[in-house]
Amino acid sequence: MQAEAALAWWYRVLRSALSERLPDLTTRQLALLLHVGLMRPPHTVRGLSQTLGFSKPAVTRALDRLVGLNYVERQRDPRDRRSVLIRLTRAGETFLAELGQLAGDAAGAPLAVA
Amino acid sequence: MQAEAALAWWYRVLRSALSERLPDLTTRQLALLLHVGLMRPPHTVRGLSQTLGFSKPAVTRALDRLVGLNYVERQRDPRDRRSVLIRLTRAGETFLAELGQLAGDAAGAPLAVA
DNA sequence: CCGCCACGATCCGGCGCCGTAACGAAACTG
DNA sequence: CAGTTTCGTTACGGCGCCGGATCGTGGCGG
Repeated sequence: MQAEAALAWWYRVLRSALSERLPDLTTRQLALLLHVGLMRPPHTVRGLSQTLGFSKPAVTRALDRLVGLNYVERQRDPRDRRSVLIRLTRAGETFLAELGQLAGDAAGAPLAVA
Repeated sequence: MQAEAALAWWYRVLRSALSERLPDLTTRQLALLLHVGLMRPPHTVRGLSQTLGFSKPAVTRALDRLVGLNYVERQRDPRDRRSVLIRLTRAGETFLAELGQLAGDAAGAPLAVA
């Protein structure tokens, strides 16, 4: 994809996200949710912290938010009860599907020059 | 573009943006910068506020940030000295070009399954 | 058993963004 | 010319996120 087309796409996605009344997630929250949704499990707080490159408290707080939205759930690892496994919920899948739809649509739409 | 491919693309872009040590802009700041960079001038505070759908003070603050980064500059409108015209600087163009490069690259890259 | 380490959550002070309201300056209106 | 409207900015109180330090819990080794 060309750089300018990519920017235009990004612009349209942001505009959609801002207007669509989707719960507005921070960059980190969204990255976290996408990671959990797209990457193969298992996902732990520590792993997410290392992979995504932000602190454990930040991960915990982002999870608090996503759990509050019911997009994600925590589950104690039965193997090692110190760890917490993070999984996408049905509602989380639905949300990501909507987001994907929105993003996919933005790819085709023309860039309405104001 | 397929919904899932779009999500994967988005994920990669966010990961790049988080790691690349680009100055981290909020969603609104980025949307504002992209708007100024991609849409035809003139751009005023009022117009940006209406088009992007957030309050004038929020626009002023986002501009403060972008001006501080030297991506954008303010200029009094000689026609109507109440208005302020917003323009992209050279540095802003450069930044957007880098961002576009990063985003364009993310389109082709495979989704490295952790 | 007991000390040590790993894990995730919580506490803390700080900072940045938020929207409403109020402001000065400039332009319009009669 | 006052009076009103339209600019953008600033003042204000509130809220959410930040990372470092600390905590309780659970696993592990001697």
